[in-house]
Amino acid sequence: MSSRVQNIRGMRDHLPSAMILRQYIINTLTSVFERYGFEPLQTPIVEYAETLDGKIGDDEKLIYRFEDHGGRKVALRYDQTVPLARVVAQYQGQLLFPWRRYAIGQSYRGERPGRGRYRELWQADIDIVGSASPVADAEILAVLTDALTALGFTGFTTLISHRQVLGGIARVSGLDEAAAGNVYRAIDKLDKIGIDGVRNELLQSGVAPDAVERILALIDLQGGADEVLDELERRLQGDERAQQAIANLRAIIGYARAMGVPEERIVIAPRLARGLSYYTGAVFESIVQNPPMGSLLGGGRYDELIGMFAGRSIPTVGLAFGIERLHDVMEELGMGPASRTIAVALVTLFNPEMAPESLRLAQELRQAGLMIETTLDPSEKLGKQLQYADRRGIPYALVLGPDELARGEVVVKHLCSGEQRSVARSAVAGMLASAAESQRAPRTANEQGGLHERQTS
RNA sequence: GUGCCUGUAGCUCAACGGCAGAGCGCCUGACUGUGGCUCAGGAGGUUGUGGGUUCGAGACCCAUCAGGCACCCCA
Repeated sequence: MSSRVQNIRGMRDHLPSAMILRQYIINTLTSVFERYGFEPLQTPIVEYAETLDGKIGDDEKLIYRFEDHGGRKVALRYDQTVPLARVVAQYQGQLLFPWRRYAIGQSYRGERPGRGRYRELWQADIDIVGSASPVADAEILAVLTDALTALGFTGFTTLISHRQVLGGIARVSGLDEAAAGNVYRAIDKLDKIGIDGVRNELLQSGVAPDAVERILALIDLQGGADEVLDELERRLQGDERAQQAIANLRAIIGYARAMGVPEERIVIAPRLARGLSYYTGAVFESIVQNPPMGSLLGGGRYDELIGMFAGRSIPTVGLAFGIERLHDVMEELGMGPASRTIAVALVTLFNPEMAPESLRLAQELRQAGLMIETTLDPSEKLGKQLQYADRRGIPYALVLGPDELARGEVVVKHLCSGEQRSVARSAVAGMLASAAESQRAPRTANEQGGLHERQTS
């Protein structure tokens, strides 16, 4: 047993350079959510185990459970959807429906950690509670499209399906409800293992060969959204629930188009199963091909979950952005803010005599709204101070020596290029403000390579 | 939870069962108002941890912890 200091497996520490990216992600998502009128909600990380039980399906064994000091059985939340359902039930009288809320926080899953999988994971949830309208589903699609675009993603795809399309596929293939679970899991892997892989898995799980071929033909439909829906409608004829689901998807996509969701972002994917058992209607998830990272977000309509707490059915649609995956992908692609530090400039201390004047300069700039760091040791050599600023990635260093003070100027040195100018002290703040602006401009997925590299030559 | 692979300096990695090393990074100086380049010097290790085999273990065996990949599943 090691006594080394160590964080818990599958739970990450985020040092400042990573946190700058995470906060950028969270701030960007928040501003998009609020643009649609979503309101913030925060709930505890710990819930009564009973609240979580029986809501999410097979993955229940992944819930972290323990007893509190009074012997009560409690659990760490597995997602932010079940707590939302609890809140809606508990405060029904105070809430006005439809209610749009967002929640950004961590959940816990006792999985084996791997790429894109952690035991502590942050998610940004949005849900529209109390509306069965396809406009609500469409709005969720519009928000996720805006949000991923605002973060700088340019090549994502949102897969859309419906629980009753999947159910229809199972029913017209002659499968009973018990066998269907295995079938859903197998066909959900289509992108990963290919059509032959799915065929093998279905055959191995005991599905009749002719049923397998019917299923494969349905889940492998290619083409635009309308085209695929037409084909599904034809092939699932006679299954009333599937027909209603297809009509529902047509309505959702129609409204989403009206809200400006681009055609090429949307793919009707009958194979999409999604793990959580509480979904009842449309389901969706967004993926990027490069780098491979599973889904960046996932969600759907769950009209009955809240009813398990509230005693009456309250139709709801929502989704969760996976902050961990957004973070990892954006990190890999060099997306997000170009700057990896907070400070825009280091105010150097020229020598012990000049230090108070430099500290006054720093305060002037802070009061102008700039993020300014100063050297702490007044006797440190100027060279060391510049080296510190450069290594921290602080874009500018300011030098205020006796000569500058006499002229009422400050030397502003740009560390990447090495260029420096002596400028009027009153002009420094304006100069740094515009520099800070461009430093914070985010890079998109397309711009990777080039912009990000520090110019060291 | 299952299987496979990997843990050596801050980082990337060497070292046949036989004296623990290199590159990069770091520190000091050459450089008394300016970082990066160059040169000279220097520091830095309980080889993840615990046990075992052996005259001798970084290497072999067992356990354990951590990381990666594939399952399972998911954000």
